[in-house]
Amino acid sequence: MDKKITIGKLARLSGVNIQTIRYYERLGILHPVSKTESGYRLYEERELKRLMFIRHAKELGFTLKEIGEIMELEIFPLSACNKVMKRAEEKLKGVEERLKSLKSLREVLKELIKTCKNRKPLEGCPILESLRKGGERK
Amino acid sequence: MDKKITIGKLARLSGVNIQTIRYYERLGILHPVSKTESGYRLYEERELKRLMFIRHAKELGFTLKEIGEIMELEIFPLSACNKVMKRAEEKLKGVEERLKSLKSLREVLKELIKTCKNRKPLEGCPILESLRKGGERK
DNA sequence: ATAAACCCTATACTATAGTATAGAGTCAAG
DNA sequence: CTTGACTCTATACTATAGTATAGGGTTTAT
Repeated sequence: MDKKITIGKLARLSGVNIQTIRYYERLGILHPVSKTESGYRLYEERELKRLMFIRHAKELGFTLKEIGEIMELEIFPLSACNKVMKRAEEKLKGVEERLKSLKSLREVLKELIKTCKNRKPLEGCPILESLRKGGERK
Repeated sequence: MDKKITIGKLARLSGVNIQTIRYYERLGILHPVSKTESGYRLYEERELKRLMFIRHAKELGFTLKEIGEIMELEIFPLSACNKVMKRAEEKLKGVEERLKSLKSLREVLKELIKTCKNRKPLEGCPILESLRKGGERK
């Protein structure tokens, strides 16, 4: 049950580009379990999971650097949780902020589009006008 | 009232780095009105406004390339509005999508943190566990 | 008249997240 | 035993949005 697979298979199974897998290795966040005599990288189930972990965490908005740091924490399971939780809390804060500014951005855009639709034929574009003035929103 | 200012003054007035202003010029989105005999860039009020336009549109999530395209449309005021509005609508759609995924991300993070706080001392970190499984959310 | 402050161009470097290519070696099937 | 698929390393390139530096020339104030 410790079936070893080559990088191409890992790429196909994960849907991640071969170069990207090697790039992750360069970054130090995904290593092959072993290599053949001829230097071929060999992976196991564990690496596939790790790779999915990386993609998943990326989806959650973590950078590859952060993901690497989180996965390092895994090595010390008892002390890790608090650190990971702290990181998740920071991330949450960042997410809430981005949410807020995206919401206000949405309102601005909606407003602009609405104004735009109501404009009289010979008036200038209200979106451009608004951008020209700009910078009043928080 | 057509007071010409140098790049340093423009930088100070706008809060934008001198190199960045020159970079914008390289990208073709902000040009000086003229140059002195010695080659110093000279700007007027209009360029300060244009620069503010750029920063403002960037805040709204437009890329510099998009901003350049939008500002090009300015030259043809009558045909521009519809194009700009289309762009704004596309932007809005993207924003709504980002909002949705950020919201679900927020929920995941909140859940993770909550579970983490309730964990029993010798259990593994639930955040790590969850990331390990990963990928179930839409 | 000279020093400080300012400006110029050109080039290189940063970060993030990859993708692409060249040139060579390896493995499996017919 | 050769061909095609696969892999290797190393390097270069992509995009986005800048920042930094070298080596000059210019302007301004004392």
